[in-house]
Amino acid sequence: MGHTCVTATTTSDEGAAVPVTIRDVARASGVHISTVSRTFSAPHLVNPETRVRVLACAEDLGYRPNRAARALITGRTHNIGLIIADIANPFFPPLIKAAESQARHRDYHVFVADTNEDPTAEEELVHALAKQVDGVLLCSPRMSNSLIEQLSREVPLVVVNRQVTGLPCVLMDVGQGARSAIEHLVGLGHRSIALLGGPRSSWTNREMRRAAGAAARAGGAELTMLGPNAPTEVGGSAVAEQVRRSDVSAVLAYNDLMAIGLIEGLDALGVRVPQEVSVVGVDDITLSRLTRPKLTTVATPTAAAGRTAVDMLLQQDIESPRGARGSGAGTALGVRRTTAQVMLQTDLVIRDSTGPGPYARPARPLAAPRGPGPHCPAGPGIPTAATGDAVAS
Amino acid sequence: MGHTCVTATTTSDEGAAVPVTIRDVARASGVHISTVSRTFSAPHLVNPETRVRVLACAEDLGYRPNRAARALITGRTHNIGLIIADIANPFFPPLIKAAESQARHRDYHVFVADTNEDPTAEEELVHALAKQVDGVLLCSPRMSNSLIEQLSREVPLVVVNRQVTGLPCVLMDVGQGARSAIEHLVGLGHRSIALLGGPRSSWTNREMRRAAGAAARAGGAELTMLGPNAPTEVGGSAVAEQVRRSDVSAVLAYNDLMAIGLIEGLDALGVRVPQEVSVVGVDDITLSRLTRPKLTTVATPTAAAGRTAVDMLLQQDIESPRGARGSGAGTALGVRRTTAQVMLQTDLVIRDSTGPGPYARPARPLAAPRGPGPHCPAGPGIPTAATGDAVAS
DNA sequence: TACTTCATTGCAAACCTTTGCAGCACCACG
DNA sequence: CGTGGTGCTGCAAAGGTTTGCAATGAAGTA
Repeated sequence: MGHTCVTATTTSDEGAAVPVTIRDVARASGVHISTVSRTFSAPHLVNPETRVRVLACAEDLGYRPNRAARALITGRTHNIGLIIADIANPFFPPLIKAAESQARHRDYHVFVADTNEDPTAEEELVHALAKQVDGVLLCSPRMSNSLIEQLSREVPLVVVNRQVTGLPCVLMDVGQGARSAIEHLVGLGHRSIALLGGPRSSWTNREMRRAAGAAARAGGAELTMLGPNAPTEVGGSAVAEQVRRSDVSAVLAYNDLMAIGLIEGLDALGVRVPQEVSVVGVDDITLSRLTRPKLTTVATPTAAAGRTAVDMLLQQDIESPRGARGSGAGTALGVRRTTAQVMLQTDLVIRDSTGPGPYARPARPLAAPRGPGPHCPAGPGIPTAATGDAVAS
Repeated sequence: MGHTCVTATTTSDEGAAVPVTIRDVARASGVHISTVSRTFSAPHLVNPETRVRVLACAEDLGYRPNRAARALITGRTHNIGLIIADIANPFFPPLIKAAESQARHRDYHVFVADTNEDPTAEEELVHALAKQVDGVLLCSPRMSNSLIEQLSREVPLVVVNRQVTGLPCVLMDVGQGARSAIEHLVGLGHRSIALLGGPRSSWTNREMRRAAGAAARAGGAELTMLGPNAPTEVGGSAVAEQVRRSDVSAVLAYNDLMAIGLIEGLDALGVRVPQEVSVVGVDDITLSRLTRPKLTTVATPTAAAGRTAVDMLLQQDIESPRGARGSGAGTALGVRRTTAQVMLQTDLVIRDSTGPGPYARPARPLAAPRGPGPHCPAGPGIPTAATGDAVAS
């Protein structure tokens, strides 16, 4: 595999891992194991003096409760699963980071799994993880809604970037975003605009089409549909030629990667952005600030989505102690769970890839306005720290 | 939090999760639970007829072995932990993706945790994860070597991007990369070169300084040390002014983010890249192909590092069954583990951010050579699919 | 004083699986 | 027929923890 082995020694490891259990602590502090257990899981039930003694011993011995054993009996693992279509896709890392952070604040650990965009892998992963987690975040899933519903009976689910009735969902308001983008372009004097679509099965994609269409009609502009294409740089550059031949003066792309690819492609054809064609992306991935021209884009609150999704999952979990105790009564009778669907705001971030169109009024002559522009209706321009979608459902 | 709640319904969930255990399968197939267990964990010990019957029942009931319970007795969790300095740093996602993929191929699940660059968090995380995993990958750790050694007695560790004697390490040959870069620049006619350093405590940083210094001496060029700076875009643009005032005609940056930041900064000062100053990065993050000019950079095999690290961890694990059975004998006597240190090759990828320097021979007049150039000694230019470091140790 | 209440602690079952050991049936061999 | 082996299966302990119940003792109440 093209690597060089520098060193290879064989040593006997001396400090073997000595797993210290609740029993050791009990012995050391002269109480029964149940008292030790209670010291950690129900401190108010043990005498303060005993408690400090036990805690001291535990500290001394470096005791840490064994979560697996605890899970076995409580039915709660204090783990959650994150199922991601493609970790390398720049849209997801900020989401993962935020979700993991939020989970850990609440004393949960996070499994992360990459499906490589494969719906079968998604299903398999949910099954495999089910027993090991208290819930799963499905991020931009590729499988069918009905399968998702079915799986949700096996383990609590929260879905990100997909609307599934009856299940808690976290959605980003790309409809609003698309509307803002179109209004921004119309305001700049563009009357013939193209929408470069992403994956057909994507909820985001459908929302964008709907909203962009309506906004174009309202603004008296014509909207051409391009694609659907792969939500990647390549998928963007692929339509450059088509855009050049057409009479559109502005393009709204499904995501930033496609927008950047398109700009590259246009550049190769000698078409200048934004002078000849304006381009708007969606996601505001880090990248979009570093390309030239800097990309005008609809920022999606990815980090907030991760946090919110974890919150929803945990809140749902708290109510229903999974993994029924043997005690029989009271377990499956009328468990109620609150399923909310949350829509997060998006924000248009105006940078350098959009400029005046053929019908621009001569009032503001050349330079595109900087910062959250007048066409951003989502509040007084609260800049979301978000990043990029890409392939999202 | 700036979100709108669209729907919120309360439903009673009907298909409550019915955890099916080994006992259910046993009952259904008319055998003892131990036979069911063996059907899964030691198939050769059970009668083929029984086996198919059991498997059929298991399939029917949707049985999945409970890994937590299994872990409790075998001492092997079939989980590994990935401790990452910053998931959002573009260097890491490809590494995570590769590691997760490799792990899952071997039937391991992966915990991912983000330390936010905090050494204390790293330590805490190792402790917290220790009981739940069979081993931990420490990626570009921030803590001291001695602490790492100490922690390695609690749980098997593999370290990425850091050299710790006695522990398995996966390193990238940035020394070789820096040498190639300097040789490339010297070959282009640069005689005064700057090295823009990253974090002082970084192993990568030290290696680069050492190798770049030697290569410059050998090539008759002068090497100026800049930094150390934060390994980010900002850290790069911060030295633009300094570079402009100096007489260096080329800069090798600690990583791509810094290189891109520097190019931005120079551009703002009216200094053109590569016409007036050449810039080389390290990592080959996706981004570096999309900026303009496209970045010449030393590609680090991030994905390979992830795979290799997982392999090393698992190989090490196989030998030593952690979590000693009560049986007493034979557990801690002379367990041997092989600790190898692997160095992965890097490749210089020549793009558009480097060009002829003041001492260029008129032979090849203007255009920088494309593709893996003649100065890349690392084999016949196998292009590594790698990406970006950033902040890496 | 007798009875209740309360705080604290111990006991033991339970969670789900693995695994050493023993039992059984069967066959072959002597 | 006896002996040994082999192939398969059952039994029960073990792993670390939680938790309902009971036991203890002390304090409070009538």
